[in-house]
Amino acid sequence: MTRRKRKPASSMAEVARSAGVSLSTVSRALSGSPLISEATRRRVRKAAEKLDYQVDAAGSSLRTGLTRTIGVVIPLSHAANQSFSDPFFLEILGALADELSVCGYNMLLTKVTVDPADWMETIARGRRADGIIVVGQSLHHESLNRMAGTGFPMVVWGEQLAGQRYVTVGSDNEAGGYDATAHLLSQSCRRIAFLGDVAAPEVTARREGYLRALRAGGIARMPQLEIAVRFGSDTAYHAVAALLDAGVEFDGVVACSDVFAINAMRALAERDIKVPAEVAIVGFDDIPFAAFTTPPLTTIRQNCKSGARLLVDNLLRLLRGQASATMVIPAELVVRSSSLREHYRALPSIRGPRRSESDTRGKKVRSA
Amino acid sequence: MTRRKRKPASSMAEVARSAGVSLSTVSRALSGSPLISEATRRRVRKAAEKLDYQVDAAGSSLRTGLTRTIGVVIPLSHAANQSFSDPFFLEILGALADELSVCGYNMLLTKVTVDPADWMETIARGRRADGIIVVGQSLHHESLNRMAGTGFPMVVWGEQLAGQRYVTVGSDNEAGGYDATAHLLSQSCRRIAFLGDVAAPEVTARREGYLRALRAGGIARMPQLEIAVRFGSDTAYHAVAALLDAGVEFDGVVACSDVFAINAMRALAERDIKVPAEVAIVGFDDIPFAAFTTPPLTTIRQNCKSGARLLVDNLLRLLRGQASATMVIPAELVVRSSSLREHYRALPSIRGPRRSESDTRGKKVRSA
DNA sequence: TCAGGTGCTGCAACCGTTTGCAATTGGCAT
DNA sequence: ATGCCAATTGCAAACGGTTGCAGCACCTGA
Repeated sequence: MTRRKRKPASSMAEVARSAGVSLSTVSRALSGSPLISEATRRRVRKAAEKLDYQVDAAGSSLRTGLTRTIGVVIPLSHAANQSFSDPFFLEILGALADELSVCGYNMLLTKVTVDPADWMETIARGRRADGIIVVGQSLHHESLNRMAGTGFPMVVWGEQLAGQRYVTVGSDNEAGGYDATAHLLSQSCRRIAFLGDVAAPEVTARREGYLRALRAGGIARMPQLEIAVRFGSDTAYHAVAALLDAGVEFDGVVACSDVFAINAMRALAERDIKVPAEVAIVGFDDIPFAAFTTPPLTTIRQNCKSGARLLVDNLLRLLRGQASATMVIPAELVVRSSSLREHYRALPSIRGPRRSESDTRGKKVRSA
Repeated sequence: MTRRKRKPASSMAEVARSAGVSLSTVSRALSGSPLISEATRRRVRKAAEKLDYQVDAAGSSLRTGLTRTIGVVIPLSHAANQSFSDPFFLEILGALADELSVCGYNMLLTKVTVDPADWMETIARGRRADGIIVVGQSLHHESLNRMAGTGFPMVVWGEQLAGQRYVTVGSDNEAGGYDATAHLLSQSCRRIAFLGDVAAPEVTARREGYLRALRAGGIARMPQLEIAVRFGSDTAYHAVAALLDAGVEFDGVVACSDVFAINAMRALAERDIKVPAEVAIVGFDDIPFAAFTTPPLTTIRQNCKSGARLLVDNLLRLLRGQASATMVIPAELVVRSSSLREHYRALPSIRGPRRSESDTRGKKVRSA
């Protein structure tokens, strides 16, 4: 045993030695380079497997400048970790996790309460991820725009905004708001409340749709029925309770999230106000639980699965230097019992028939 | 301009030049080494800031062998992404995210459907993370044990098991199961169903508690009331429905997750069986929604916040080479309306009084 | 004036991969 | 036998920080 060769530091060297080839050959063989003959590649693969070898992320990253990791940011408006508790986040997160892992990427998750730009700077400049997906613009449109200026690959789940310099993927919130409202109008609701804080762009769009539907129905806007409710807190409950206690009348509610809708139903139930007989309700998101409330919740379904796919597709396209484009996903009205007033109108003083289970499964009314 | 100096490749070099010091000084200044004088450190900091400099993760990682990243794995039993949809995951995930970010760590999130060991091997050998937190043993106890043998820092959220070679942090599931059952017994339930698949260790422990309480109450075990229900699916609904349709009698339910409990309540409601009058129910987890079901759900609260803190503490301790220890967190019975039968027993044929809002806030009965 | 500290700073050798380029091999036509 | 080409393989230089060790300046006490 000569002294000239020093103990191989890297474990890739061990693989090389074990396979009787050079470092470069191992690297190429494992990364699937066409320069390597099949026989050699097999030999290297076997050796690597035998030694439980995995390419070191840091070394590879350093050399290639790529991390095979995508940063996912969940910006929370103000209400600290509250907003994180909306089940809708979990759904989109799960969908993103699936999609990224299919594409061979890791997911670096962060929730940020303050300005997400700081964190993104860190990720970007520190080269911790190859790109970033932001889940929800929240109140940070300006920051995002600035961030986009740096050229770091970034895609945002949210509403399309005038003058945005970043790519978004999101539901058709305006149409969703319209459909929800139009549906309530068709159930002969005439005083429809709107729950959601328009500081969030998604909510603004939903209210646009709500207002358009009102106009189409020839109904005047009633500002006292448009209530700013923050995501994540249970302010929706208190807002509706306050409305009721103040004696403000309304016969329908468009809620900007199923969580709001459920809170509203609670406030109503506590006052023995019947849903949908006296107040009809439509939520937003179609969280898994929506089908199981009493009564089952009519809602606007957001398609997380395809949302996640489009987000990832767009981001990977950016990574490859290809063009990517803002996309709007149709949102779909799912009619359950919480909004169906026909029976109740006919016999206002009598409880409607018990809805059968099939109601909980929902009905696709719009799929554009 | 001489040719001798080549353009500095690394951006740390730019900072060095701008601050008029050497690379090493910049590195030390930024990493807070005590070798650097305050004056120099300030100068370097300023230069770094001016240039928007962030230390490159790959370079640093390569040299130090540390990533400042923790892998978080969510193993899903079988039902693919279903299980991910349990709100409880979201809570513990959020708590972990907070805790890790406080400690200056990034979080690499993955959900795995098959054997988590493969993924962990990749993370560990590829040095993508300094340690791993596994959320829920699910059915992978053996894999985890094997993984623990490699010495890679790992901590698991779950039940303490005989012969485990890894550190766990988890709720006192046995006590939780006991408290839930004892509570129902105190409400004079005598035929109490148990919903949960004992393939998961947490569930096994809860059933132990359930059985112990039955014994303590002098009640014989009724196997036909112990039903294997998988996390995440809505099999709880179908299981309870099947039970009812088969005419099996029961007057109480201990559900191993609030989601199960809610599904059970749905099956009961559809058959006009009153909760808690005819069947009293206790859930597990205390997800945010539990307070808002109709009736509000009595449940065993798991303390995510301190769970997350302990998980992270233990893992960081392992990283520092210090000892860490398996810990059990007390779980706490939160009594709401779904289990309170006193009034109903007194007047079995009359609907009980409407519960006031204060009920939804819950009551801490046990806090060990 | 000088030896011996002390307190900062810089040099240069790594860390584990990737990859441009050169070198080697074997095959084939001349 | 020789030259040439294609197919593989190996050499060595990055990639961007970190850190042991040496060096330098300055100060103190003798």
